[in-house]
Amino acid sequence: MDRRLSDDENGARDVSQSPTTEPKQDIDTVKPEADEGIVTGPAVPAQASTEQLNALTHRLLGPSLTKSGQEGVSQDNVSQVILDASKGSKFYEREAALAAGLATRVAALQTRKAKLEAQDLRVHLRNADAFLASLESSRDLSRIIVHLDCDAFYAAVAALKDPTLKGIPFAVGGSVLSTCSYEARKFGVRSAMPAFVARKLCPELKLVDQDFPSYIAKAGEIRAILQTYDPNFQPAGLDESYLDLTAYCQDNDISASDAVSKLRTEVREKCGITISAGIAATAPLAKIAGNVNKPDGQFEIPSTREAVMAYMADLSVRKVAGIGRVLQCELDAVGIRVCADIYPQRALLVPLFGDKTAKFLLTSYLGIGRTRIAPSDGRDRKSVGTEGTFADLAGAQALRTKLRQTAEALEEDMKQAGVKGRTVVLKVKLHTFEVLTRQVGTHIPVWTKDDIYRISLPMLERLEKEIPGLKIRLLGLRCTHLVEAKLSVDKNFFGAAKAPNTEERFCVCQDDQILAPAVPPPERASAHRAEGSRSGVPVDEDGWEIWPEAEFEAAAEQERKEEFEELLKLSQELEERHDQDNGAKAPLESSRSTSPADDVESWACPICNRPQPADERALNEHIDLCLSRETIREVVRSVPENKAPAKLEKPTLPSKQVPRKRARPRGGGSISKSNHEQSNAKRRAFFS
DNA sequence: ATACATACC
DNA sequence: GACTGGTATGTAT
Repeated sequence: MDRRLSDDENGARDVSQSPTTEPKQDIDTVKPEADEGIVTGPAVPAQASTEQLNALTHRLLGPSLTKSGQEGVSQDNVSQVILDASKGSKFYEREAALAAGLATRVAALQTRKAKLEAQDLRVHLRNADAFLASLESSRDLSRIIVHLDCDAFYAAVAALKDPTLKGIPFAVGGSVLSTCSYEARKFGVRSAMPAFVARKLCPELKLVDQDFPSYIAKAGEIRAILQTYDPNFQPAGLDESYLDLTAYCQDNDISASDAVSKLRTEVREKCGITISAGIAATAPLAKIAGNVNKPDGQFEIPSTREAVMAYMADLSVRKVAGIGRVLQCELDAVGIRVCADIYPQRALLVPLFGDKTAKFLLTSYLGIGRTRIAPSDGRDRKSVGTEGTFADLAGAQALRTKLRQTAEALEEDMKQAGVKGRTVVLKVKLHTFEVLTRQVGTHIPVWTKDDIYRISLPMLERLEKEIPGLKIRLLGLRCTHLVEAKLSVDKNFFGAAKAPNTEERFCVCQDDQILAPAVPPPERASAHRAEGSRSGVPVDEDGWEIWPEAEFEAAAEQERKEEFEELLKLSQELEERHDQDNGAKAPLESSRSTSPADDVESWACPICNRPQPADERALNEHIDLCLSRETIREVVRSVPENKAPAKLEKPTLPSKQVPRKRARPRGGGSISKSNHEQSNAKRRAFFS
């Protein structure tokens, strides 16, 4: 599915009331579930085509139904127009196929649910309750987190440049709209809508092109202001940011809501952009709150446990960032429509939706989430890719040309990002809109167009073979498993901007050998030659020459490095947990048996089962590393929260432990005291 | 590890 | 007639 638990958001938004404090009805007009209720009827097992049509309509309506500006728009009429516009197209057929797949999954979910309910669910129930309790004990209500979102940002910037756009329905984008003015939204026009559909809804709709330089410039102006409120704020795209105003409010003796009013006024007056803001104790809650009084408004979710729980209770799960149309549908099928519905189903969540999604849902139910705001350090990018849509394309030559162009574009992006990749992914969208991907790993990180092309061509050939007459409307390439490019020959030490053409660059990617087989035989190492001529001696990232015999070592070194990094990451995770930053990382289940295999006959690591160099010393080293890694994993698994061991040492055999938490929430209310110490601040917040 | 699907801006 | 692009991530296999 998608990110959900990850590190990011999760929360909800919209209506609802909080007993203890204010939030009553919001301006967002619509009722909690009313605004994006599942069109599909609840629990009936796949009821013929009416239901499927409804599900399809739901899909076609697009992802932005939750967005503001749709109040008072006749959704029935809009749906009809969209349906009419789409019917019979390939796009429509593809959507219908996806909708059918969803219907199947939903039916399966319901079957599985019925089966589960006849079983003994005590273990799952206990696990869920333990997880909830550990989350609860990590709740931190002490921060003032603000989410800012510029209203129709691209459109607003466009209107600043061209005042004749003010007050009229217009949209930014090409064949698909990026965003549109609020006047346009009154017609049912939305972002992500194809332009031709938008025109049917609003014939006078004016279209303007995107202008990224302007957006970037304006975003810069705004950020300069935000910085004075929180120097450590976190941009989230061009038009959104998270701030932690705890210090600002304290230092200036000002309330959160006054501070945010002031900030919004300042941005409006200095930049001409209106902003909507959400104020809450966590990032996901702030994001939800920000959608309440949009546009040009703000909303605060009070930072008491009661207010948060009450707010979440009536909230449509769809309002939670990370729950999209599909998961909403699946949840609906098991009786979960608002966040309060999550609790009674808690024992079923893991078996029905998997571990991550289950944790995510429980976290959302409690209204718990990230409280630490920090700009991304730029090193966290995980992939770089490029793709393009074009008129249907077929034929070996045309496809290769397109592939080469794409590889060239990707090289540019890789250069820009300063990274190389160890995996290349080819993506293709057939003329039918079906999407296919193929990927391969490489031993040596790549980034040049030639390497990328050579690696991706066999994937394309594979597709051509699988699908005779391959006809596509999109082709994309992406590199993952990124490695920092550091200093390399092209950015050489002497500043001579010489960009060696790939021919003279070291490239293991000349033949089939580049492709990392699933299980590379260790002997293969010295088998192939770097074909670098004298003038093109192989060079590694640091500018050192690589001798052919060293290739395997380089790859092995890379692997060791990564393993070490994983170790590091795991240790950090422990620390984080210790910080109680985000209880969502606590284990829900301590299952997973990891008894090392006894069988070491080949050169495969008995722990991770990955092939290892045919070198006893190296193998032993690897096994040690693997064991310690496994140990850390176990510790991470078995220490729900602030009990991280002060120090990790000598690898020991993995030992299994069971979460110790026993505290359980009572009917979504308070929980019994945990036997863990908590900081006073948190304790106070929690029991306030 | 690979493929596919979902999600968000 | 016409339905994006970039990145992340969850799940199944």
